[in-house]
Amino acid sequence: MNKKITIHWFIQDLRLHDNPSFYSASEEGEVIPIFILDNVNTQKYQLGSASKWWLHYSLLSLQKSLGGKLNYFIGDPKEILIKLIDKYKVTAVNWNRCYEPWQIKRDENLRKILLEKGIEVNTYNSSLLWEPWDILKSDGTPYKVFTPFYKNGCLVGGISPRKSLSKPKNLQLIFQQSNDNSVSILNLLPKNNWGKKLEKYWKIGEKNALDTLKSFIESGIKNYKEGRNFPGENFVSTLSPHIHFGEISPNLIWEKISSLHSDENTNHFLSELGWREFSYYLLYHFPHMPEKNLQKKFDKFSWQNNKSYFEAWKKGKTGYPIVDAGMRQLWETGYIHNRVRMIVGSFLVKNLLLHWHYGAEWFWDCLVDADLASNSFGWQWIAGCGADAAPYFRIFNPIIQGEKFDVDGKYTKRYLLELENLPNKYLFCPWKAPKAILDKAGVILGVNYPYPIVDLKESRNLALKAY
DNA sequence: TTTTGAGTTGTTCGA
DNA sequence: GTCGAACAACTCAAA
Repeated sequence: MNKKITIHWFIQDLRLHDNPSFYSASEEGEVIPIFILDNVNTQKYQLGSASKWWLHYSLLSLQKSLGGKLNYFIGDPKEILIKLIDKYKVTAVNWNRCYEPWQIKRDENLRKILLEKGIEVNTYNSSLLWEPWDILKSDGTPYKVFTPFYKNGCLVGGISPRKSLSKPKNLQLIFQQSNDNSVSILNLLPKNNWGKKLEKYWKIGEKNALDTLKSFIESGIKNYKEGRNFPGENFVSTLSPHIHFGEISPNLIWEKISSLHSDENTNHFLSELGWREFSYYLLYHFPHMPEKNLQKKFDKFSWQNNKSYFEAWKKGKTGYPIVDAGMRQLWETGYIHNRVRMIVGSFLVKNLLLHWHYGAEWFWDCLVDADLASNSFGWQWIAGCGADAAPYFRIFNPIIQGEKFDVDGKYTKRYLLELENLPNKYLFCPWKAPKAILDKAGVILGVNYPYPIVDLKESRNLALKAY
């Protein structure tokens, strides 16, 4: 009998453990492990700068776990796969499915072509706990509200999430020797020094993803439900970029958290994984979610689209410290704490009256965890035009939010050094501080920290009226 | 088919 | 200072 040669195509599953496609390929014989940077089918969803940076290091880490035998390609997967199949007499092509609409389309087409060539095609689910097509209401249509989706659809009605797998035991890997077989051909690192800065904040790759989960279980989860609201503290998992690139699977996380003593903290964290599922679920059933308002009546909304407001927002120079701290955290670290994402999002949409697309695009470029499903869902939610969105009158007040969730000012002062010496009483509204206090703190409004670019009350009423 | 209750994360105002 | 109502009306899910 001829031995079996399988291509395992790594896409957003950059790990060896709990990798159903890689596991089964390895069980059956020799494997050609490949990564393809697809710059042909992506259309407008080319990776953002922060994502590319992360991907570069994640690939290096994966390459190391594979003993240096990861094969790199750039171009159209169809052509690359066909060349490889012919060259190595490949029997089967395996991959773990991705759920972005453009990937679904590409992969359906690819599967057809490979099957016609007589090649075995095996695809697996390695990134979702529940398949979007399995969870439906009794009338056969998709859910649009989170709670019934999660409770009735997933927890009660759904199939239990797949159990995680170990690393495959015997690896027989085929590596294509050539000069340009290195991650550098993908050209992922930014030309400027922006990437350098990010290095301080992240440890990338499969092992670090597992370590991050471990330390979250040891500390953050114990006060997750309350603590997750405080951006200055470490109660959130920061697993999102690891999950996005598949350095760790939601299944393993689900399994580990479920095995802990069940309480309000573990349940709340599991429901956050449920929210991630819900974003993918909606993206699957409503593939235009990244572009179009899920509620059509918002199409008529009169956005202001003032470019100078957008510039100020991006740079963290709106004059509202909690907003600015968030935007500078994004620039500095490639990440924003979830509570602050809502604050800066609400501010962009409901105080600056900018279209949520602006915010989504900036996040897409800057976030190391940029994810089409979560990002478009999140922005639609905060804008109020999503399936199960915030009511129009839910407009975050950046002063109150700061006072409430950054009580000691630790978070805000970490990113706004110019306000370091301002007493907490005025930290979230420096323009209200008496001159003597500003002087003493070395804050000169309009010089080293901006005046507020919009009036809260006024812009809030403007938004309410527009809604 | 009709009815009923609910819908992640908020703020403001006035008693 | 605290508390409840109002901020609108609609859509969704399930009985």
